[in-house]
Amino acid sequence: MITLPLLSSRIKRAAKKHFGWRTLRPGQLAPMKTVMKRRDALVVMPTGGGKSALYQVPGTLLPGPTVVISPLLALQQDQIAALNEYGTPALRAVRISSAETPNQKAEALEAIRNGEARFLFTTPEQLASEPMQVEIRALRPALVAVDEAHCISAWGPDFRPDFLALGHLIRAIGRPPVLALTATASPPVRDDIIKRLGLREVKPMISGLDRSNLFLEVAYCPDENYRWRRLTALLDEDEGLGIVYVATRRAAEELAEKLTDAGYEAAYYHGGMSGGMREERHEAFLADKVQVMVATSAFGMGIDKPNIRWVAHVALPDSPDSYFQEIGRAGRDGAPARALLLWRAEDENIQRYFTGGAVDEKEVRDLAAVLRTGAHTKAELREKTGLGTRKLGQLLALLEQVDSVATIGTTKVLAPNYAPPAAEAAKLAVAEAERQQTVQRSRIDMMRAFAQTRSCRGQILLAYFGEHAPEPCGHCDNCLNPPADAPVSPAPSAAATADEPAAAELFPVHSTVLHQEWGTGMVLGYEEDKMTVLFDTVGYKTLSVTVVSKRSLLTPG
DNA sequence: CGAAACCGTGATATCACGGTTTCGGTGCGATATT
Repeated sequence: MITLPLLSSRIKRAAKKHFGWRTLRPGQLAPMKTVMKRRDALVVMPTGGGKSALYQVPGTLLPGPTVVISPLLALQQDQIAALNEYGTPALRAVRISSAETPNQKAEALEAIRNGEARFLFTTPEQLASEPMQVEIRALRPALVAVDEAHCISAWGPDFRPDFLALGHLIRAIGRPPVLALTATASPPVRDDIIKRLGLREVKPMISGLDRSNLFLEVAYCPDENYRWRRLTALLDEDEGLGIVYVATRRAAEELAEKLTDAGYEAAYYHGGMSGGMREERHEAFLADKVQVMVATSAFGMGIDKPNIRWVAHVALPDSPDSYFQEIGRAGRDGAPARALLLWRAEDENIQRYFTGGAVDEKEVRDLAAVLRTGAHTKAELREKTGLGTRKLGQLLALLEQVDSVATIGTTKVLAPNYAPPAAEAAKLAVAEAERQQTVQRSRIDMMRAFAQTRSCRGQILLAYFGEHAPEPCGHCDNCLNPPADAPVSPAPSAAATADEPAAAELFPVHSTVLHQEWGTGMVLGYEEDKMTVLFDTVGYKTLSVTVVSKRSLLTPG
Protein backbone atom coordinates (compact mmCIF):
# COMPACT_ATOMS: atom_id res chain seq x y z
CA MET A 1 0.00 0.00 0.00
CA ILE A 2 1.31 3.39 -1.00
CA THR A 3 1.04 6.15 1.55
CA LEU A 4 0.84 9.75 0.47
CA PRO A 5 4.15 11.21 1.63
CA LEU A 6 5.83 8.27 -0.02
CA LEU A 7 3.92 9.07 -3.21
CA SER A 8 5.25 12.62 -3.28
CA SER A 9 8.80 11.51 -2.80
CA ARG A 10 8.49 8.79 -5.42
CA ILE A 11 7.32 11.44 -7.89
CA LYS A 12 10.14 13.78 -6.95
CA ARG A 13 12.71 11.04 -7.20
CA ALA A 14 11.45 10.07 -10.65
CA ALA A 15 11.55 13.69 -11.77
CA LYS A 16 15.16 13.92 -10.66
CA LYS A 17 16.28 10.53 -11.90
CA HIS A 18 14.77 10.66 -15.39
CA PHE A 19 14.56 14.36 -16.16
CA GLY A 20 17.18 15.86 -13.89
CA TRP A 21 14.67 18.22 -12.25
CA ARG A 22 15.63 19.03 -8.70
CA THR A 23 12.33 20.74 -7.97
CA LEU A 24 8.86 20.69 -9.40
CA ARG A 25 7.10 23.84 -10.47
CA PRO A 26 4.10 25.24 -8.65
CA GLY A 27 0.95 23.37 -9.49
CA GLN A 28 2.71 20.26 -10.75
CA LEU A 29 2.80 17.96 -7.75
CA ALA A 30 -0.92 17.86 -6.98
CA PRO A 31 -2.01 16.73 -10.46
CA MET A 32 0.83 14.18 -10.57
CA LYS A 33 -0.36 12.71 -7.29
CA THR A 34 -3.90 12.53 -8.61
CA VAL A 35 -2.64 10.66 -11.65
CA MET A 36 -0.59 8.30 -9.48
CA LYS A 37 -3.70 7.55 -7.43
CA ARG A 38 -5.27 6.41 -10.68
CA ARG A 39 -7.87 9.13 -10.71
CA ASP A 40 -9.05 11.39 -13.53
CA ALA A 41 -7.92 15.01 -13.61
CA LEU A 42 -8.48 18.18 -15.59
CA VAL A 43 -5.62 20.66 -15.37
CA VAL A 44 -5.75 24.22 -16.69
CA MET A 45 -2.25 25.68 -16.77
CA PRO A 46 -0.59 28.13 -19.14
CA THR A 47 1.80 26.70 -21.71
CA GLY A 48 5.29 26.93 -20.37
CA GLY A 49 3.97 25.95 -16.93
CA GLY A 50 5.21 22.42 -17.43
CA LYS A 51 2.05 20.62 -18.46
CA SER A 52 3.80 17.79 -20.29
CA ALA A 53 5.60 16.81 -17.12
CA LEU A 54 2.23 16.02 -15.54
CA TYR A 55 1.98 12.81 -17.54
CA GLN A 56 5.66 12.27 -18.27
CA VAL A 57 6.81 11.84 -14.68
CA PRO A 58 3.94 9.59 -13.55
CA GLY A 59 4.29 7.77 -16.88
CA THR A 60 7.68 6.47 -15.75
CA LEU A 61 6.17 5.04 -12.56
CA LEU A 62 2.82 3.62 -13.61
CA PRO A 63 2.45 -0.10 -14.30
CA GLY A 64 1.68 0.33 -18.00
CA PRO A 65 2.27 2.60 -20.99
CA THR A 66 0.86 6.10 -21.35
CA VAL A 67 -1.22 7.00 -24.37
CA VAL A 68 -0.91 10.67 -25.28
CA ILE A 69 -3.66 12.08 -27.46
CA SER A 70 -2.73 15.36 -29.01
CA PRO A 71 -4.28 17.31 -31.88
CA LEU A 72 -1.31 18.38 -34.00
CA LEU A 73 1.22 16.07 -35.59
CA ALA A 74 3.87 18.78 -35.58
CA LEU A 75 3.43 19.21 -31.85
CA GLN A 76 3.69 15.48 -31.26
CA GLN A 77 6.86 15.41 -33.28
CA ASP A 78 8.51 17.95 -30.97
CA GLN A 79 7.37 16.22 -27.81
CA ILE A 80 8.52 12.82 -29.02
CA ALA A 81 11.89 14.18 -30.04
CA ALA A 82 12.30 15.81 -26.63
CA LEU A 83 11.52 12.56 -24.81
CA ASN A 84 13.76 10.46 -27.01
CA GLU A 85 16.63 12.85 -26.49
CA TYR A 86 16.97 11.50 -22.93
CA GLY A 87 17.96 8.19 -24.50
CA THR A 88 16.39 5.97 -21.88
CA PRO A 89 13.70 3.31 -22.53
CA ALA A 90 11.74 4.63 -19.54
CA LEU A 91 11.05 7.78 -21.56
CA ARG A 92 11.05 6.50 -25.10
CA ALA A 93 8.10 7.62 -27.19
CA VAL A 94 6.60 6.28 -30.40
CA ARG A 95 3.75 7.45 -32.55
CA ILE A 96 0.81 6.15 -34.51
CA SER A 97 -0.57 8.61 -37.03
CA SER A 98 -1.10 9.09 -40.73
CA ALA A 99 2.60 9.90 -41.00
CA GLU A 100 3.49 6.30 -40.14
CA THR A 101 3.27 3.41 -42.60
CA PRO A 102 1.45 0.24 -41.51
CA ASN A 103 4.86 -1.30 -40.80
CA GLN A 104 5.92 1.62 -38.64
CA LYS A 105 2.66 1.44 -36.75
CA ALA A 106 3.23 -2.23 -36.05
CA GLU A 107 6.77 -1.46 -34.88
CA ALA A 108 5.47 1.24 -32.58
CA LEU A 109 3.00 -1.15 -31.00
CA GLU A 110 5.72 -3.78 -30.67
CA ALA A 111 8.07 -1.31 -28.99
CA ILE A 112 5.45 -0.55 -26.36
CA ARG A 113 4.60 -4.22 -25.98
CA ASN A 114 8.16 -5.31 -25.27
CA GLY A 115 8.94 -2.35 -23.04
CA GLU A 116 11.30 -0.50 -25.34
CA ALA A 117 8.99 2.50 -25.24
CA ARG A 118 6.66 3.93 -22.59
CA PHE A 119 4.73 6.65 -24.39
CA LEU A 120 2.43 6.19 -27.35
CA PHE A 121 1.40 9.39 -29.12
CA THR A 122 -1.64 9.34 -31.32
CA THR A 123 -4.67 11.26 -32.62
CA PRO A 124 -8.40 10.89 -32.01
CA GLU A 125 -8.77 9.94 -35.69
CA GLN A 126 -6.48 6.94 -35.24
CA LEU A 127 -8.40 5.81 -32.18
CA ALA A 128 -11.63 5.89 -34.17
CA SER A 129 -10.47 2.74 -35.94
CA GLU A 130 -11.73 -0.41 -34.25
CA PRO A 131 -8.71 -2.60 -35.12
CA MET A 132 -6.48 0.09 -33.63
CA GLN A 133 -8.61 0.16 -30.48
CA VAL A 134 -8.11 -3.58 -30.08
CA GLU A 135 -4.33 -3.25 -30.51
CA ILE A 136 -4.01 -0.42 -28.03
CA ARG A 137 -6.35 -1.96 -25.52
CA ALA A 138 -4.14 -5.05 -25.54
CA LEU A 139 -1.21 -2.89 -24.43
CA ARG A 140 -3.13 -2.24 -21.19
CA PRO A 141 -2.35 1.47 -20.98
CA ALA A 142 -2.17 2.81 -17.43
CA LEU A 143 -2.92 6.42 -18.35
CA VAL A 144 -4.43 8.45 -21.15
CA ALA A 145 -3.25 12.05 -21.40
CA VAL A 146 -5.36 14.37 -23.55
CA ASP A 147 -3.25 17.36 -24.52
CA GLU A 148 -4.84 20.64 -25.65
CA ALA A 149 -8.12 19.26 -24.36
CA HIS A 150 -10.05 22.42 -25.24
CA CYS A 151 -9.93 21.17 -28.84
CA ILE A 152 -12.75 18.82 -27.84
CA SER A 153 -14.91 21.87 -27.38
CA ALA A 154 -13.38 24.19 -29.96
CA TRP A 155 -12.72 21.82 -32.86
CA GLY A 156 -14.93 18.80 -32.23
CA PRO A 157 -18.26 20.25 -33.33
CA ASP A 158 -16.71 22.03 -36.25
CA PHE A 159 -14.10 20.11 -38.15
CA ARG A 160 -12.51 17.38 -36.04
CA PRO A 161 -15.58 15.29 -35.16
CA ASP A 162 -13.53 12.44 -33.70
CA PHE A 163 -12.71 14.72 -30.78
CA LEU A 164 -16.36 14.48 -29.78
CA ALA A 165 -16.16 10.74 -29.52
CA LEU A 166 -12.96 10.72 -27.44
CA GLY A 167 -14.81 9.56 -24.35
CA HIS A 168 -16.15 6.53 -26.21
CA LEU A 169 -12.77 5.90 -27.82
CA ILE A 170 -10.98 5.93 -24.49
CA ARG A 171 -13.52 3.45 -23.14
CA ALA A 172 -12.74 1.26 -26.14
CA ILE A 173 -9.08 1.06 -25.17
CA GLY A 174 -9.90 -0.07 -21.65
CA ARG A 175 -10.72 3.24 -19.96
CA PRO A 176 -7.56 3.84 -17.97
CA PRO A 177 -7.48 7.00 -15.83
CA VAL A 178 -7.60 10.16 -17.95
CA LEU A 179 -5.58 13.33 -17.53
CA ALA A 180 -6.94 16.27 -19.56
CA LEU A 181 -4.62 19.22 -20.11
CA THR A 182 -5.23 22.67 -21.52
CA ALA A 183 -3.83 26.18 -21.33
CA THR A 184 -7.21 27.83 -21.27
CA ALA A 185 -10.75 26.83 -20.47
CA SER A 186 -13.69 28.87 -19.27
CA PRO A 187 -16.25 27.07 -17.12
CA PRO A 188 -18.48 25.89 -20.00
CA VAL A 189 -15.43 24.59 -21.89
CA ARG A 190 -14.30 22.72 -18.79
CA ASP A 191 -17.76 21.22 -18.43
CA ASP A 192 -17.67 20.18 -22.04
CA ILE A 193 -14.30 18.48 -21.61
CA ILE A 194 -15.48 16.66 -18.49
CA LYS A 195 -18.72 15.56 -20.12
CA ARG A 196 -17.22 14.51 -23.46
CA LEU A 197 -14.31 12.61 -21.91
CA GLY A 198 -16.55 11.12 -19.25
CA LEU A 199 -14.19 12.24 -16.49
CA ARG A 200 -15.19 11.01 -13.07
CA GLU A 201 -15.12 13.02 -9.87
CA VAL A 202 -12.87 15.75 -11.14
CA LYS A 203 -12.34 19.17 -9.72
CA PRO A 204 -10.53 21.26 -12.34
CA MET A 205 -7.05 22.13 -11.11
CA ILE A 206 -6.30 25.65 -12.25
CA SER A 207 -3.17 27.69 -11.96
CA GLY A 208 -1.42 30.63 -13.52
CA LEU A 209 -4.43 32.52 -14.92
CA ASP A 210 -3.31 35.87 -13.59
CA ARG A 211 -0.37 36.92 -15.72
CA SER A 212 0.79 39.97 -13.88
CA ASN A 213 3.73 40.68 -16.21
CA LEU A 214 1.30 41.02 -19.14
CA PHE A 215 0.10 44.56 -19.68
CA LEU A 216 -3.37 44.56 -21.22
CA GLU A 217 -4.29 47.40 -23.58
CA VAL A 218 -7.21 47.90 -25.92
CA ALA A 219 -7.72 50.57 -28.56
CA TYR A 220 -10.87 51.04 -30.55
CA CYS A 221 -9.94 51.85 -34.15
CA PRO A 222 -12.48 53.75 -36.25
CA ASP A 223 -10.62 52.89 -39.46
CA GLU A 224 -7.71 50.88 -40.85
CA ASN A 225 -5.44 53.88 -41.01
CA TYR A 226 -5.70 54.50 -37.35
CA ARG A 227 -5.20 50.80 -36.64
CA TRP A 228 -2.03 50.80 -38.75
CA ARG A 229 -0.67 53.80 -36.85
CA ARG A 230 -1.34 52.16 -33.48
CA LEU A 231 0.32 48.96 -34.60
CA THR A 232 3.45 50.67 -35.93
CA ALA A 233 3.58 52.79 -32.78
CA LEU A 234 3.78 49.56 -30.78
CA LEU A 235 6.52 48.21 -33.04
CA ASP A 236 8.48 51.45 -32.72
CA GLU A 237 8.20 51.52 -28.94
CA ASP A 238 9.03 47.89 -28.38
CA GLU A 239 12.35 46.48 -29.48
CA GLY A 240 11.34 42.91 -28.85
CA LEU A 241 9.67 40.44 -31.12
CA GLY A 242 6.04 39.48 -31.16
CA ILE A 243 2.96 38.15 -32.93
CA VAL A 244 0.23 40.04 -34.75
CA TYR A 245 -2.99 38.05 -34.98
CA VAL A 246 -5.32 38.73 -37.90
CA ALA A 247 -8.59 37.10 -38.95
CA THR A 248 -7.82 35.88 -42.46
CA ARG A 249 -4.98 34.37 -44.45
CA ARG A 250 -5.08 37.17 -46.91
CA ALA A 251 -4.85 39.75 -44.15
CA ALA A 252 -1.80 37.92 -42.80
CA GLU A 253 -0.03 38.08 -46.16
CA GLU A 254 -1.02 41.64 -46.92
CA LEU A 255 -0.15 43.04 -43.52
CA ALA A 256 3.20 41.24 -43.48
CA GLU A 257 4.00 42.77 -46.85
CA LYS A 258 2.93 46.22 -45.76
CA LEU A 259 5.09 45.96 -42.65
CA THR A 260 8.05 44.73 -44.69
CA ASP A 261 7.64 47.66 -47.08
CA ALA A 262 7.60 49.98 -44.10
CA GLY A 263 10.95 48.58 -42.96
CA TYR A 264 9.94 46.06 -40.29
CA GLU A 265 11.18 42.48 -40.27
CA ALA A 266 7.86 40.77 -40.77
CA ALA A 267 6.74 37.36 -42.01
CA TYR A 268 3.36 35.71 -42.26
CA TYR A 269 2.01 32.34 -41.16
CA HIS A 270 -1.31 30.62 -41.79
CA GLY A 271 -2.84 27.20 -42.35
CA GLY A 272 -2.88 27.53 -46.12
CA MET A 273 0.90 27.33 -46.41
CA SER A 274 2.74 24.14 -47.25
CA GLY A 275 3.94 22.05 -44.35
CA GLY A 276 7.55 22.76 -45.15
CA MET A 277 7.03 26.49 -45.29
CA ARG A 278 5.14 26.48 -42.00
CA GLU A 279 7.93 24.58 -40.32
CA GLU A 280 10.50 26.95 -41.75
CA ARG A 281 8.69 30.07 -40.52
CA HIS A 282 8.07 28.51 -37.15
CA GLU A 283 11.76 27.66 -36.77
CA ALA A 284 12.78 31.13 -37.92
CA PHE A 285 10.55 32.71 -35.30
CA LEU A 286 11.89 30.46 -32.55
CA ALA A 287 15.44 31.38 -33.62
CA ASP A 288 14.69 35.11 -33.23
CA LYS A 289 14.98 35.59 -36.99
CA VAL A 290 11.52 37.10 -37.38
CA GLN A 291 10.69 40.22 -35.44
CA VAL A 292 7.01 40.39 -36.35
CA MET A 293 5.01 37.27 -37.12
CA VAL A 294 1.69 38.13 -38.71
CA ALA A 295 -0.54 35.10 -38.36
CA THR A 296 -3.98 33.58 -38.21
CA SER A 297 -4.97 31.43 -35.27
CA ALA A 298 -3.02 28.59 -36.91
CA PHE A 299 0.12 29.99 -35.29
CA GLY A 300 0.30 29.28 -31.65
CA MET A 301 -0.34 25.89 -30.17
CA GLY A 302 2.94 24.46 -29.05
CA ILE A 303 4.86 27.69 -29.33
CA ASP A 304 6.81 27.74 -26.14
CA LYS A 305 9.11 30.68 -26.67
CA PRO A 306 10.12 32.62 -23.59
CA ASN A 307 10.98 36.00 -25.09
CA ILE A 308 7.86 37.01 -26.98
CA ARG A 309 7.55 40.62 -25.85
CA TRP A 310 4.13 41.48 -27.22
CA VAL A 311 1.05 40.07 -28.89
CA ALA A 312 -1.14 42.39 -30.93
CA HIS A 313 -4.58 41.65 -32.34
CA VAL A 314 -5.54 43.37 -35.54
CA ALA A 315 -8.89 41.65 -35.21
CA LEU A 316 -11.45 40.79 -32.57
CA PRO A 317 -10.91 37.20 -31.42
CA ASP A 318 -13.91 34.87 -31.40
CA SER A 319 -13.87 34.53 -27.62
CA PRO A 320 -11.99 35.46 -24.49
CA ASP A 321 -10.85 31.84 -24.48
CA SER A 322 -8.95 32.30 -27.74
CA TYR A 323 -7.80 35.76 -26.74
CA PHE A 324 -6.38 34.60 -23.45
CA GLN A 325 -4.56 31.73 -25.04
CA GLU A 326 -3.09 33.95 -27.74
CA ILE A 327 -1.88 36.73 -25.45
CA GLY A 328 -0.66 34.10 -23.01
CA ARG A 329 2.18 33.34 -25.40
CA ALA A 330 3.83 36.64 -24.50
CA GLY A 331 6.19 37.10 -21.59
CA ARG A 332 6.76 33.49 -20.65
CA ASP A 333 10.12 34.49 -19.24
CA GLY A 334 8.32 36.55 -16.61
CA ALA A 335 9.68 39.85 -17.94
CA PRO A 336 7.19 42.60 -18.85
CA ALA A 337 5.20 41.99 -22.02
CA ARG A 338 2.33 43.72 -23.78
CA ALA A 339 -1.01 42.53 -25.11
CA LEU A 340 -2.58 45.09 -27.42
CA LEU A 341 -6.04 44.62 -28.88
CA LEU A 342 -6.72 46.86 -31.87
CA TRP A 343 -10.31 46.32 -32.85
CA ARG A 344 -12.97 47.69 -35.13
CA ALA A 345 -16.71 47.15 -34.88
CA GLU A 346 -16.56 45.51 -38.34
CA ASP A 347 -14.28 42.78 -36.99
CA GLU A 348 -17.25 41.10 -35.38
CA ASN A 349 -18.79 40.24 -38.72
CA ILE A 350 -16.28 37.67 -39.73
CA GLN A 351 -16.60 35.96 -36.35
CA ARG A 352 -20.36 35.85 -36.78
CA TYR A 353 -19.83 34.36 -40.20
CA PHE A 354 -17.54 31.68 -38.72
CA THR A 355 -20.18 30.89 -36.13
CA GLY A 356 -22.25 29.49 -38.97
CA GLY A 357 -25.81 29.84 -40.12
CA ALA A 358 -28.96 27.85 -39.60
CA VAL A 359 -28.81 24.10 -40.03
CA ASP A 360 -31.29 22.66 -42.52
CA GLU A 361 -33.47 20.20 -40.63
CA LYS A 362 -34.39 18.32 -43.77
CA GLU A 363 -30.74 17.71 -44.67
CA VAL A 364 -30.09 16.32 -41.21
CA ARG A 365 -33.20 14.15 -41.36
CA ASP A 366 -32.22 12.71 -44.73
CA LEU A 367 -28.72 11.97 -43.48
CA ALA A 368 -30.04 10.39 -40.28
CA ALA A 369 -32.40 8.27 -42.38
CA VAL A 370 -29.57 7.02 -44.59
CA LEU A 371 -27.50 6.16 -41.51
CA ARG A 372 -30.33 3.97 -40.25
CA THR A 373 -30.19 1.86 -43.38
CA GLY A 374 -26.75 0.50 -42.52
CA ALA A 375 -23.04 1.24 -42.42
CA HIS A 376 -21.66 3.70 -44.97
CA THR A 377 -18.34 5.29 -45.70
CA LYS A 378 -18.29 9.06 -45.89
CA ALA A 379 -17.88 8.89 -49.65
CA GLU A 380 -21.03 6.78 -49.89
CA LEU A 381 -22.89 9.23 -47.70
CA ARG A 382 -21.84 12.14 -49.90
CA GLU A 383 -23.06 10.19 -52.89
CA LYS A 384 -26.43 9.37 -51.34
CA THR A 385 -27.20 12.72 -49.74
CA GLY A 386 -25.49 15.08 -52.17
CA LEU A 387 -23.80 16.88 -49.28
CA GLY A 388 -20.31 18.35 -49.56
CA THR A 389 -17.40 17.03 -47.48
CA ARG A 390 -17.45 19.85 -45.00
CA LYS A 391 -21.21 20.02 -44.60
CA LEU A 392 -21.39 16.27 -44.18
CA GLY A 393 -18.74 16.41 -41.48
CA GLN A 394 -20.61 19.07 -39.57
CA LEU A 395 -23.93 17.26 -39.75
CA LEU A 396 -22.29 14.01 -38.69
CA ALA A 397 -20.75 15.82 -35.75
CA LEU A 398 -24.16 17.15 -34.77
CA LEU A 399 -25.76 13.73 -35.04
CA GLU A 400 -22.86 12.33 -33.04
CA GLN A 401 -23.77 14.74 -30.27
CA VAL A 402 -27.33 13.49 -30.15
CA ASP A 403 -26.27 9.82 -30.07
CA SER A 404 -27.24 9.12 -33.66
CA VAL A 405 -23.90 8.14 -35.17
CA ALA A 406 -21.44 5.41 -34.33
CA THR A 407 -18.26 4.35 -36.11
CA ILE A 408 -17.89 0.75 -37.16
CA GLY A 409 -14.68 -0.84 -38.35
CA THR A 410 -12.13 1.68 -39.49
CA THR A 411 -14.08 4.18 -41.54
CA LYS A 412 -17.76 3.33 -41.71
CA VAL A 413 -20.51 5.08 -39.78
CA LEU A 414 -24.11 4.15 -39.03
CA ALA A 415 -26.96 4.85 -36.66
CA PRO A 416 -26.50 2.79 -33.48
CA ASN A 417 -29.47 0.78 -32.24
CA TYR A 418 -30.05 3.30 -29.44
CA ALA A 419 -30.41 6.16 -31.94
CA PRO A 420 -33.71 8.05 -32.00
CA PRO A 421 -35.83 7.96 -35.19
CA ALA A 422 -34.50 10.15 -38.01
CA ALA A 423 -37.09 12.89 -37.59
CA GLU A 424 -36.42 13.14 -33.88
CA ALA A 425 -32.66 12.97 -34.34
CA ALA A 426 -32.90 15.85 -36.82
CA LYS A 427 -34.91 17.97 -34.38
CA LEU A 428 -32.45 17.27 -31.60
CA ALA A 429 -29.51 18.02 -33.87
CA VAL A 430 -30.95 21.34 -35.02
CA ALA A 431 -31.66 22.30 -31.41
CA GLU A 432 -28.11 21.36 -30.47
CA ALA A 433 -26.68 23.42 -33.32
CA GLU A 434 -28.75 26.40 -32.25
CA ARG A 435 -27.67 26.04 -28.66
CA GLN A 436 -24.00 25.94 -29.69
CA GLN A 437 -24.37 28.94 -31.94
CA THR A 438 -26.17 30.91 -29.25
CA VAL A 439 -23.39 30.17 -26.81
CA GLN A 440 -20.74 31.04 -29.40
CA ARG A 441 -22.45 34.36 -30.17
CA SER A 442 -22.50 35.12 -26.47
CA ARG A 443 -18.75 34.50 -26.38
CA ILE A 444 -18.28 37.09 -29.11
CA ASP A 445 -20.46 39.42 -27.03
CA MET A 446 -18.15 38.87 -24.08
CA MET A 447 -15.13 39.61 -26.22
CA ARG A 448 -16.68 42.91 -27.27
CA ALA A 449 -17.62 43.65 -23.67
CA PHE A 450 -13.97 43.11 -22.71
CA ALA A 451 -12.88 45.48 -25.46
CA GLN A 452 -15.37 48.16 -24.47
CA THR A 453 -15.07 48.10 -20.73
CA ARG A 454 -13.85 51.13 -18.82
CA SER A 455 -13.03 49.14 -15.72
CA CYS A 456 -10.26 46.70 -14.93
CA ARG A 457 -9.62 44.30 -17.81
CA GLY A 458 -7.74 41.76 -15.72
CA GLN A 459 -10.74 41.39 -13.44
CA ILE A 460 -13.11 40.92 -16.35
CA LEU A 461 -10.92 38.31 -17.95
CA LEU A 462 -10.54 36.40 -14.70
CA ALA A 463 -14.28 36.62 -14.07
CA TYR A 464 -14.87 35.12 -17.49
CA PHE A 465 -12.74 32.18 -16.43
CA GLY A 466 -14.75 31.84 -13.26
CA GLU A 467 -12.13 33.37 -10.96
CA HIS A 468 -13.18 36.09 -8.58
CA ALA A 469 -10.55 38.81 -8.26
CA PRO A 470 -11.51 41.21 -5.49
CA GLU A 471 -8.81 43.73 -6.42
CA PRO A 472 -8.19 45.44 -9.77
CA CYS A 473 -5.29 43.86 -11.60
CA GLY A 474 -3.00 46.90 -11.78
CA HIS A 475 -1.62 45.79 -15.14
CA CYS A 476 -4.13 47.07 -17.66
CA ASP A 477 -4.72 50.39 -19.39
CA ASN A 478 -7.84 51.15 -17.35
CA CYS A 479 -6.04 50.55 -14.07
CA LEU A 480 -3.10 52.71 -15.10
CA ASN A 481 -5.12 55.56 -16.59
CA PRO A 482 -8.72 55.34 -15.44
CA PRO A 483 -11.03 56.83 -18.10
CA ALA A 484 -12.31 60.26 -17.07
CA ASP A 485 -15.83 58.99 -16.58
CA ALA A 486 -14.76 55.67 -15.18
CA PRO A 487 -17.08 53.98 -12.75
CA VAL A 488 -16.23 53.82 -9.08
CA SER A 489 -14.44 50.54 -9.11
CA PRO A 490 -13.11 48.85 -6.05
CA ALA A 491 -9.92 50.76 -5.40
CA PRO A 492 -6.59 49.00 -5.06
CA SER A 493 -5.83 50.97 -1.90
CA ALA A 494 -7.98 52.33 0.88
CA ALA A 495 -7.23 55.85 -0.35
CA ALA A 496 -10.07 55.94 -2.89
CA THR A 497 -13.56 56.52 -1.65
CA ALA A 498 -15.09 53.17 -2.28
CA ASP A 499 -18.24 54.02 -0.36
CA GLU A 500 -20.35 52.53 -3.12
CA PRO A 501 -20.38 48.84 -2.30
CA ALA A 502 -19.12 47.51 -5.65
CA ALA A 503 -22.40 47.71 -7.52
CA ALA A 504 -24.43 46.26 -4.69
CA GLU A 505 -23.91 42.60 -5.35
CA LEU A 506 -27.38 41.13 -5.52
CA PHE A 507 -26.19 37.57 -5.61
CA PRO A 508 -22.77 36.34 -4.53
CA VAL A 509 -20.21 35.70 -7.23
CA HIS A 510 -20.37 32.02 -8.28
CA SER A 511 -23.86 31.57 -6.88
CA THR A 512 -26.52 29.91 -9.00
CA VAL A 513 -29.46 31.99 -10.19
CA LEU A 514 -32.65 31.26 -12.09
CA HIS A 515 -34.07 33.33 -14.96
CA GLN A 516 -37.61 32.74 -16.19
CA GLU A 517 -36.64 32.44 -19.81
CA TRP A 518 -32.96 31.52 -19.75
CA GLY A 519 -33.02 28.95 -16.99
CA THR A 520 -30.19 28.46 -14.51
CA GLY A 521 -26.92 30.29 -14.61
CA MET A 522 -23.88 31.16 -12.56
CA VAL A 523 -23.02 34.71 -11.50
CA LEU A 524 -19.54 35.46 -12.79
CA GLY A 525 -19.00 39.03 -11.69
CA TYR A 526 -20.08 42.63 -11.34
CA GLU A 527 -18.91 45.74 -13.14
CA GLU A 528 -20.45 49.21 -12.90
CA ASP A 529 -24.20 48.61 -12.94
CA LYS A 530 -23.78 45.40 -14.86
CA MET A 531 -23.57 41.80 -13.86
CA THR A 532 -22.40 38.92 -16.00
CA VAL A 533 -24.16 35.59 -15.74
CA LEU A 534 -23.27 32.37 -17.51
CA PHE A 535 -26.46 30.49 -18.41
CA ASP A 536 -26.42 26.79 -19.21
CA THR A 537 -28.41 27.13 -22.41
CA VAL A 538 -27.93 30.67 -23.75
CA GLY A 539 -24.35 31.31 -22.68
CA TYR A 540 -23.06 34.59 -21.32
CA LYS A 541 -25.45 37.45 -20.59
CA THR A 542 -24.75 40.89 -19.25
CA LEU A 543 -27.62 42.31 -17.21
CA SER A 544 -28.32 45.65 -15.62
CA VAL A 545 -28.18 45.25 -11.86
CA THR A 546 -30.83 47.96 -11.45
CA VAL A 547 -33.24 46.27 -13.81
CA VAL A 548 -32.60 42.82 -12.36
CA SER A 549 -33.24 44.23 -8.91
CA LYS A 550 -36.37 46.24 -9.78
CA ARG A 551 -38.07 43.58 -11.81
CA SER A 552 -36.79 40.63 -9.80
CA LEU A 553 -35.52 39.01 -12.99
CA LEU A 554 -33.38 36.53 -11.11
CA THR A 555 -34.05 34.33 -8.14
CA PRO A 556 -31.54 32.22 -6.24
CA GLY A 557 -31.23 28.87 -7.99
C1' DC B 1 -21.81 40.91 -42.75
C1' DG B 2 -18.45 43.33 -45.61
C1' DA B 3 -14.24 43.52 -48.46
C1' DA B 4 -12.58 42.72 -52.77
C1' DA B 5 -12.72 40.85 -57.13
C1' DC B 6 -15.37 40.77 -61.17
C1' DC B 7 -18.09 42.67 -64.81
C1' DG B 8 -20.67 45.60 -67.60
C1' DT B 9 -21.99 50.19 -68.81
C1' DG B 10 -21.13 54.76 -70.14
C1' DA B 11 -18.69 58.40 -72.20
C1' DT B 12 -14.63 58.49 -74.46
C1' DA B 13 -10.09 55.79 -76.02
C1' DT B 14 -8.58 55.08 -70.10
C1' DC B 15 -11.00 55.18 -66.48
C1' DA B 16 -14.99 55.96 -63.38
C1' DC B 17 -18.91 54.18 -61.48
C1' DG B 18 -22.31 50.95 -59.88
C1' DG B 19 -24.21 46.37 -59.52
C1' DT B 20 -23.18 41.38 -58.72
C1' DT B 21 -20.58 37.56 -57.16
C1' DT B 22 -17.37 35.36 -54.28
C1' DC B 23 -14.97 34.44 -50.20
C1' DG B 24 -13.76 34.16 -45.38
C1' DG B 25 -10.25 29.66 -39.73
C1' DT B 26 -8.56 25.87 -37.20
C1' DG B 27 -6.24 19.85 -39.43
C1' DC B 28 -6.67 15.08 -39.38
C1' DG B 29 -6.38 11.29 -43.08
C1' DA B 30 -6.98 9.09 -47.56
C1' DT B 31 -6.17 9.40 -52.48
C1' DA B 32 -4.22 10.64 -56.72
C1' DT B 33 -0.08 12.09 -59.15
C1' DT B 34 4.83 12.84 -59.60
